[in-house]
Amino acid sequence: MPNNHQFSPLPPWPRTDYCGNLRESDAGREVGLWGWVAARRDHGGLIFIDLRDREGIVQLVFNPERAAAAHRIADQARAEYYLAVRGAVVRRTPATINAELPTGAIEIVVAQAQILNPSWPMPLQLDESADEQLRLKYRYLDLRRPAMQRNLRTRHQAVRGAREFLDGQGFVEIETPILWRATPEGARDYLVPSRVNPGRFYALPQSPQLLKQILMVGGFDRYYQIARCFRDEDLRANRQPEFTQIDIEMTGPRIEDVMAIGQGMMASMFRRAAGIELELPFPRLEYEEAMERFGSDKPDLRFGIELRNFTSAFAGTQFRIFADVLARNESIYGIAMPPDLQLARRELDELAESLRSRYSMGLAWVRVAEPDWQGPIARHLSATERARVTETAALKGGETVLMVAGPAANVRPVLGEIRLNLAARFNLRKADERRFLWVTDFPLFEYSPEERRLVSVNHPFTAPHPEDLGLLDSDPLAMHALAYDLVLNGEELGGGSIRIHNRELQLRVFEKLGLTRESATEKFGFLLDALSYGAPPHGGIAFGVERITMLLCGADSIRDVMAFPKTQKAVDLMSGAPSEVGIEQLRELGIKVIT
RNA sequence: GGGGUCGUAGUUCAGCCCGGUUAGAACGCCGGCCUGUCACGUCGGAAGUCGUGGGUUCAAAUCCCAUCGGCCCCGCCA
Repeated sequence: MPNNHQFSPLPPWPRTDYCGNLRESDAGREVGLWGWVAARRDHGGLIFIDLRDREGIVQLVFNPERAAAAHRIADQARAEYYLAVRGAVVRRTPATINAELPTGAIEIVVAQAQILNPSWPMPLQLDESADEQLRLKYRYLDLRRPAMQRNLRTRHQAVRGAREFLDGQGFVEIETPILWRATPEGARDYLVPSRVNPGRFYALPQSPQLLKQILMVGGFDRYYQIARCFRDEDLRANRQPEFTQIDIEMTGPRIEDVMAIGQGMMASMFRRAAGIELELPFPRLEYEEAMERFGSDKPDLRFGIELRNFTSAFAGTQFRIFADVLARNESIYGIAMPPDLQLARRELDELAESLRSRYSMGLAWVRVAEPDWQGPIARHLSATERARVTETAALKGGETVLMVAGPAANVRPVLGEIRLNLAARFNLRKADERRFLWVTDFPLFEYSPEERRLVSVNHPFTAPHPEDLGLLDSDPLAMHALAYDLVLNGEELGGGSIRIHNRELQLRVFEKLGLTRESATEKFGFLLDALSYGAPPHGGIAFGVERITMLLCGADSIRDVMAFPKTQKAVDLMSGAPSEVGIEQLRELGIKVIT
């Protein structure tokens, strides 16, 4: 490979413009450009090079008769060589205009050129077809792709929109420690050994939750942070072990005040990053209604096919299976698929089989046909029951009604999942539609069969609804939380709550979660103490930057909105992290590897 | 922890079901020709531990087992 370029740390002439910004109005100007060779077309005489930088591509023309030295450089140039060129912006003749390119009406007639750095042959193609393993290994090359450039800049604009809005509302950006302490509850912690305190560990924060509460006690009144969070859990298409939240806390808000900030900020982000004006305020739905109608606490409102509660329709039924269910005081829910969205018999059988194997649940279905209903359970349904089902689901004829029976808490999410699968199957979700939604009034606690105790639905610092305070000892599972999630198209974008600011109440909630006063004081003493010195009422919310950016970019993977993501096994393929470390490093930390 | 899927020249892929030529194509790379292309064209060339290990077989990219890695999902993610 010819490589006669001279290494020089300094550029030979200044860059006056970015390639992608040049337009017809620049014709006649002398410009200096630096960029990568995106394509090279060698005609033996003339050579064309598409030069790419962060703003886009422009065509360079090298004419051996007009600039022989520059032409020799172009002759040597290959894909992804980094070039500096100097030349004139020239209007193309009408026949040679390229309407596909923003810069296609002009080209650069190069007078001088220099190879600032050659490139080894590319280990991957810079397009969507590249294998993701290679993209991650050679991330610095992948990042040159226009799509990645665009995504990360969209992210930048979104965060900028958030900062602008919050600054305008009097919020103060404050950084909190990355080296923090391990806390019980929640996700697995990433631990960092302390050299000066052998045997002790910091934890990386899962979120700055307690720190931001304490900042309210510290008098900052309105805080925000673009905060890196760490959770040592398995990865997914939209989950990485480290991710970024826009973390917000304020003194004395009602739920509505936090929502106003949250949706105002969201509007600012969409305006900045996508030029989209959101319609405010976002609608609200209580948790219970979301579960009842959509089988989900983050419903996708872009399509209907809502759940129906058929429990009372089958009161007194002779149909054995349903009668048994009702005898156990359980429920029967279903969804009615309209005539134009019909599953084949085989698909219904597959769905039934998948429910059986995954949830040990049966699927009953009937086709609402004339003259008679069809399907395995049709003959078990009395005329009264058919009439009630028809009324409950507002049937008009031709529907297929899918029914699942069991405890409502199990049945509704399963139907919610079926609802989503049907939407995917029939392509009911419009990609360009945005349905924001606040979900409120979550339960405060739920029962964890694995741990055989109550756990917080949100987190242990969430304030109970004031009307439910009396239930703390008698019926904690019936309590509601002053918590809220922001949902867009079935995705949770953020969530928050009004916090407990009273030491005694916080202790009583800890106790409900199985933490003794002693152990709560040991693990959360700093919080309890902070609450004991005139802590103001406070509350807040946090938003997932990557999830919002994914929606803004139409990205299917969180890795496409992060500069240096990790694989599903939490490995950075570029650097090889996590790596083994030397024995001396471990000894200094008092750590012995036992695996 | 579990289920699914993919892994073949530098790259993107075909071949694998149904075992049997020298494992093909395109892009890229190297060399030649070409003064208006824009994924330029054209002629020629080099380039492969078929992810790895084991097994079955006269014979394995192809069948079987194990293992490693990428991706998707369940569990997990207050």
